[in-house]
Amino acid sequence: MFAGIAAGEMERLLPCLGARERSYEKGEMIFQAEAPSTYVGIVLSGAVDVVQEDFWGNRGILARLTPGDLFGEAFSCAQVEKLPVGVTAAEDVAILLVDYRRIATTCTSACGFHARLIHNMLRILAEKNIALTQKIEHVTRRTTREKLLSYLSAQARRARSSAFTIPFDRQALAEYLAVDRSAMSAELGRMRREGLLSVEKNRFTLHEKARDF
Amino acid sequence: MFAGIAAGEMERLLPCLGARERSYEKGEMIFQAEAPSTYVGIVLSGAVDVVQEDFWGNRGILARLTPGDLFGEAFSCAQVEKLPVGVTAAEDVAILLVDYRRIATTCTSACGFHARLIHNMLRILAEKNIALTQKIEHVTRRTTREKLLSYLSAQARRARSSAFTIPFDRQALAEYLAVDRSAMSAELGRMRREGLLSVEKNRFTLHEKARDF
DNA sequence: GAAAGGATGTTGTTTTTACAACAAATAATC
DNA sequence: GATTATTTGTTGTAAAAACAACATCCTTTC
Repeated sequence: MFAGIAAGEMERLLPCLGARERSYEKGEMIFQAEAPSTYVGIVLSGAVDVVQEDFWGNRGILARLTPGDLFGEAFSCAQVEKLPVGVTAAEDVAILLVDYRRIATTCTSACGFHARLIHNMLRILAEKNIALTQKIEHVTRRTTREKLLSYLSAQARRARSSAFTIPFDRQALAEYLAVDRSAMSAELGRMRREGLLSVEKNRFTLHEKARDF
Repeated sequence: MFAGIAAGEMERLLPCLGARERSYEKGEMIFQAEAPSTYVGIVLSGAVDVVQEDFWGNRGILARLTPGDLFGEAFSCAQVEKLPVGVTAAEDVAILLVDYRRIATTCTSACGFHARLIHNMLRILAEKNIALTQKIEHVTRRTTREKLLSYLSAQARRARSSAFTIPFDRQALAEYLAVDRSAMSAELGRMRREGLLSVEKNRFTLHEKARDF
């Protein structure tokens, strides 16, 4: 978010933004669901959970955020009046809070960083957008095999190579694709046996196959 | 995207942005996958398909866009060098193309709309972000029932009421939740019989239930 | 290098889903 | 208002996934 801004310049920028560093103890509420918020939060240390309750009051954790992660930025940029989610401290945590309105409105003083911040924000949102869209492409496939092929195809494209390593272990990949780990493991085994791919730890190689000609 | 800008002002704005209106015949390629693009496209009439090929060359349609829809904005904002998708004309179509760089860089002339455009873009990306995140929450549930409950809960929250109408017919809802229509229909029937909810066409009412006390 | 812990692969069972074919209800068209 | 589509609900069957329990491999730790 502060990409392209020198560390020395942060001293001037942060007060201009009205940025506040705050600490919360494990279990404390940071953003209350249904409350309004115009803030962007940045996790400095510790971890926070984004939580939501369904209609029947069952609490669910949507995400666990760790240092460097942002939260609230989409709701602030979209000017959502009431937060549909809450944010709580999963552990003792330090947060940097910035009022989005201070980012969006160019300040009167000579602080010239707002344009930069806004472009960083655009980029962050756009990249998240792309990542979310990709995940949806994978996750909406009906079978585990299709999900795997969709994901692995995307990775091969990214790597511009049929051989590539993935940043997940099996458990994390299964969670990402929203499937059962052991079932996924079994499916990978079948695909390997069918000659579709080969696997070695986190390194995958997709094999060309004679198709319907 | 042009929200907050009067129709009369568009005449000055569009040339300043270097906006070009173009027509394509059905089947024509608008954006080529793997090619670079800094453009944002807006569908004026007709329809376009966002398409992608997997590693084995199977072509898939990621989305069909209709008048008013934007495409390419995320890749432009994120400054992606090579498009991972292609865009083709699903029918004869008219498109407005705007170079994102002309939006992002405040122009030298007295045209004062860039700030407005950028904030509109931020909002568009943020709203899309929220919508995508919500969809992922629903779609990553393991069973059809959980997907339905997640989606219906979110709708009830939106409506701030346990009774609400949804903007989908059954087929569209099934596609959105990535499940089989008839299986979903059956599941809705079971849930209705269990007293979880009542349905009348597109109007749903969720029922409070005594839970585990 | 032995022991412990974690990650990964395997298998069998139960549950759930997709699929297909059809019935019923609703909407559209003439 | 009768006929034709379209949408929605139902049922049975085959396929797939989740789940659970365990074996194997790999890494870490002492």
